[in-house]
Amino acid sequence: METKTQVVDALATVLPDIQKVDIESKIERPKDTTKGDYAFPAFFLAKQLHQAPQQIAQDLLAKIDQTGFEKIEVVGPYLNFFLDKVTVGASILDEIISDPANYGSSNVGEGGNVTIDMSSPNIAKPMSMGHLRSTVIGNALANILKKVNYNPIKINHLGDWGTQFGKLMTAYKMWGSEAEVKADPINTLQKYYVRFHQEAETNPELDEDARAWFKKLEDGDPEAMHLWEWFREESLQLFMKIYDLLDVHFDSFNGEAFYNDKMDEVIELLESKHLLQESKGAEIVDLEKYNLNPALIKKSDGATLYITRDLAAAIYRQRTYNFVQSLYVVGNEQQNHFKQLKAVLKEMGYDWSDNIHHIPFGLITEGGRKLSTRKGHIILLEEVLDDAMQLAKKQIAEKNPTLANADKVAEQVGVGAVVFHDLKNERLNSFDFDLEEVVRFEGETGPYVQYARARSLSILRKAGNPDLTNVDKKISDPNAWEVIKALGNYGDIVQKAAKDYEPSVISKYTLQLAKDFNQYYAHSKILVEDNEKLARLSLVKAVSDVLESGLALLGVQAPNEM
RNA sequence: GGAGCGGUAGCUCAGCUGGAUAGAGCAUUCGCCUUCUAAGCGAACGGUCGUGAGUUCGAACCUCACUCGCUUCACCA
Repeated sequence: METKTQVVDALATVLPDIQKVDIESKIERPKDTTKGDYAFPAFFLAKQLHQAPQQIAQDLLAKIDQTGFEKIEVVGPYLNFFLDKVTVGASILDEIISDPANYGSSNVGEGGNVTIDMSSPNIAKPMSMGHLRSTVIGNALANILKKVNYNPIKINHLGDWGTQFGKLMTAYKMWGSEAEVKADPINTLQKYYVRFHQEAETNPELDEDARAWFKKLEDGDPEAMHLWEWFREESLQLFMKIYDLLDVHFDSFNGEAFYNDKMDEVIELLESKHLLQESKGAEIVDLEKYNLNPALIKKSDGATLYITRDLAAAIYRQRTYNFVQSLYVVGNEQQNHFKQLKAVLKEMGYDWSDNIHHIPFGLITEGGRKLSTRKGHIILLEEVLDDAMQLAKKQIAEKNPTLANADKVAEQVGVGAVVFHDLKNERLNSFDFDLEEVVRFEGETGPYVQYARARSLSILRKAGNPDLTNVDKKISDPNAWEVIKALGNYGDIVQKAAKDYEPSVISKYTLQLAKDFNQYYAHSKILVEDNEKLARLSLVKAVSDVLESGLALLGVQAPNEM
C-alpha cells in the first residue's frame, strides 16, 4: 500500500501534468522480480510528449528523486523501481508483530450488516458436496467481510418445508417403518425419497398422493405435522455433527418453515400493488420488462412455491437486519430464480433489492454427471470427510509418529484439505469430483499451507519464543525479500477478496506466501547466532501470524504441529 | 431458440484495471535429509492461450462472428 504511494509520489513530482490517480493506475508489478518491485511503462506518454517511450523513460530517470529507493533503472520503455528492501521490510514486519490480530483489517464495511444465506441443506436428505460448497464459501465470505468490518449474519435457510415432504410422507406410509427410520434416519429417508421418484415414473398417482400430503401439512393436519417434526429433528442432529467438524456456526436457522406465516402478507402486498395475474389457474407476476419468465407465486392447487417464500424471507431480513447487502450463496444453476426474486422485489417498489447479490458457485459433477438427490446419485459429505481424516491419520503415522494429539491433528488436516480444495479455485468454476484430488496433501493444498505454518512455529519454539515487539527487524538477506513483500500485500488481498466475494483470492495468497516461506526456509538458515537473528525470527513470526489469519478467513484450522 | 458460465501444458488451474521471454501444482524423469519438520526444496520435460477477423504502439485479456462443453428457461428447490 504505502510502498506504492512512494512510487506514485516520486513520479508525480517529475510528471506535474499527469493526475496522480492516472499514474497509479499505470503502475504495475513485474512478474519477473529481477525487474524490480514496481514498474512504470512510458508507452502512454509517447503520444502527448511526441517522444519515443524509451526516451521518455530515460528523461524521467534523469529527473526523478531516487532517495528512499534502492535503485531505479530503465529497461526499454519501462522505469523499474527497486524498493529499499531493508527499511521497507523492517517496517512491514513491525506492523505485523505489533498487532498481528488486526494486520490486514480495514474499515470498508463500516459495521454494516450483511446477511449471508448459506449451506441450507434439505431436511431428510443427506448433505452432499454441493452443500459443502455453499457452507464453506459462505463461511469464508463471512470471515472475510468481518475482516473489512462488515457485520456478517450467517443464515442457514434450512429446506424444512416443501413438496418433498409430501413425497416423503407418501413413501413412508406406503413402504416405511418407524423402526427402520430410527435406526438410520437420513439414509432411510433418502432411500424412501429415491424409491418414490423411481416408482412415480410409472405410477403418477403417487405424485397426486404426495401433493395431498403436503397440502395436509400446510393445513396443519396433526399426523402430517408429527411426521414433519420427527423427520426434521432427526436430520438436524446429523447436520450439526458436520457443522461442528467444519467449525461453522450460524446466527440463524430460520428455514423455509419459518416463513409459513409470513407469506400471506407477501401475497397481500403483491395484490395491493396489482402485480398478481392469473395464468393457467396459477398466480404469477409478469416480468416481461426484465426479459424474464413470469414468477410463479401460487400453484394452481393453491400451494406456495420457493420464490414466494424467498420473497417473505428477503422482506423479513430487510426488516430485521436492515442489511447493507444480502448475499445468497447458492449454486449457479439457480441464477434465474434470483434474477426473478430481485425483479419482483423491485416491482414491489423495494429499492433495497439492489443490495441483494446472488453469489453463485460452479456445479460439482461426478464422472461428468450432474449429481441428483432424486436419483440417489450423490457424494456424501460425511464419507468424504471421513476418508480425508483417515488418510491424514495414516500420513501422520508415517511422517510424524510421535506427534501428540494425532487424532485432533488428523481431523484438522483432513478436513482442512477438503475445505481448502473447495476454496482454492474461483468459485464459479465447476469441477468433477475426484476423491484423490480432494484429499491430496501435497502441492497446492491446504496441508501445504498448514505445514509451512507448523514449521514456522517449530522454529519459534526452538528459539524459545522470544519477545519480538521491540527488536530491530532489518534483514539484509535478499532471500527474505519475496516473503516480506508477500506479507505486505495481505491487506490489499483481503479487500480484493471482499470486493469480489471471492475466497479463492485468499487461498491463492496463502499458497503463495507458504511457497515463498518454504523457499526462504530451504535456502537461508534462520537459527544462527548473529545480529540479525531476532529480525529473522520476526519474519518467521510474521509468516505464522499471517498464514494463521489467512487460513482462519478460509475457515481452515491450523495445527501447531503436524 | 433466449439467458448464463466456461474452452490457457497430458491432467487440474493462475494470469491483477490490455503491457516486458504466457505461470503454478499434479503426472513423468533426475538431484537434495550429519544443519531450523523431505506433507519440503531444486532441475528437466511440456503451450497454434477453442477458431477467424477487428480495435491498439502492444491482445490470453477489449469488440464482433463462429465453434465446442456445461447450466437454466411457470406449477421442484
